Amino acid sequence: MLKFALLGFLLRQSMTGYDLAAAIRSSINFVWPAQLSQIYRTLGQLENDGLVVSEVVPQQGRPDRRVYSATDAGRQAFDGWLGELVTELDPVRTPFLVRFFFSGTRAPEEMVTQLRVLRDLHLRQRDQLAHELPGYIAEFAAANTTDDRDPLIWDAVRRAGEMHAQTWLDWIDETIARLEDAAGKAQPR
Amino acid sequence: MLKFALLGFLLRQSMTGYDLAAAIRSSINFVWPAQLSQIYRTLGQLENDGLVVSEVVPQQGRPDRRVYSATDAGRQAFDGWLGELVTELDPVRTPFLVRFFFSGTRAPEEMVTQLRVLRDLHLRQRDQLAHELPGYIAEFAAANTTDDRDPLIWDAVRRAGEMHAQTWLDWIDETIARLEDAAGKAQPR
DNA sequence: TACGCCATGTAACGGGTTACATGATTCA
DNA sequence: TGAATCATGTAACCCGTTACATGGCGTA
Repeated sequence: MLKFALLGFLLRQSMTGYDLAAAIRSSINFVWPAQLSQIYRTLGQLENDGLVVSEVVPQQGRPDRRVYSATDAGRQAFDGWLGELVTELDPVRTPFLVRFFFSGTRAPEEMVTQLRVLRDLHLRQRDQLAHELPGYIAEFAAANTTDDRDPLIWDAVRRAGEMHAQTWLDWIDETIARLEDAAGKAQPR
Repeated sequence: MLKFALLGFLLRQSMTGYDLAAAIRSSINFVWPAQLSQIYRTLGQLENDGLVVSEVVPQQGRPDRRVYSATDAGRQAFDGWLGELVTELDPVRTPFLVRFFFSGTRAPEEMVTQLRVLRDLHLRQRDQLAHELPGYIAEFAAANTTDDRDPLIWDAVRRAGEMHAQTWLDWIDETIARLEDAAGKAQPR
């Protein structure tokens, strides 16, 4: 997966592994984060497969830059991937919900505390996606001379994140209410 | 992660790897699916670590059953895990959104077609979570003599899935509208 | 003086996925 | 007759995570 993301960025603009990490951070980080170590390794694989080539650009006072560019083969691989119609849902692994599923033996107050902590995190996430990410995206769009439709699409991706964060907030509120309601009925007054 | 889920099931009732696969399918499958091969391997690890023990129960006409039970050490490990307060959001990797992010070069109709296919899948998913899963959960609850709070909790987990599926539907509708709106403005009439 | 940025990687580990292998019973 | 169910596993692979290693420059 990361392979195609890197290819996608490199097709717009040649850059280093370090730059790619920054590009990811200011765009798809919330749907596909990546460590530098993995980026470097994946670039090595792409180069082995002939989908990218690299050129070392000497620098003084700091490490030389290794600038990667996508090849024709890289563009073909990327276009092939983009062209695939997705006909199955990817399983969404949600560790917290597994944990929650087994929490029946825990004190209800403990569960509510946990939910409030998560609420904070999702709230921050939602606000970041709603207020900070648009700025990053605008910068990114300005830096990458882009297609007309890109800003719309990037904003749609951002919206998906925002909406899901909001859904978590709604779910948490609903769930806390149900837990408190059940606790109230168990020991009335 | 699977390790703890297996432990969680085994603490309620001893069973085989095959049974565990069925238990997962009728409960947390949509947040944490697992292949049989992985279940067997993980059970092996758990047994190595002394968190479960197994006993072979001979059968005729079919393979012997290897029934696993959680040990005291298993219960302690599980309780320790359950007791941890989660203070960070797990990154949610969404391959489709990565793909979508890079789709600016694709024909808008192609994107809309893709979104409609996904809409169908999420709709089916939502309906399963809203209508079929409650039945499975009820069966599962009946089979496992349970704590009072379990049904509420299990239903909350189910609700999370349902709400997120609904959010996908909303996002897709919104996104199709925006794409069509943009296409309409690009070539008016 | 200390921290963050720039810039490169390697190595080991963990855990989820896919493929392979076997075989009787039951039900449509 | 053929597909689904019961029931066990092994082996290889892929890829994301974590830890380790290095080091100058600019800024607070």
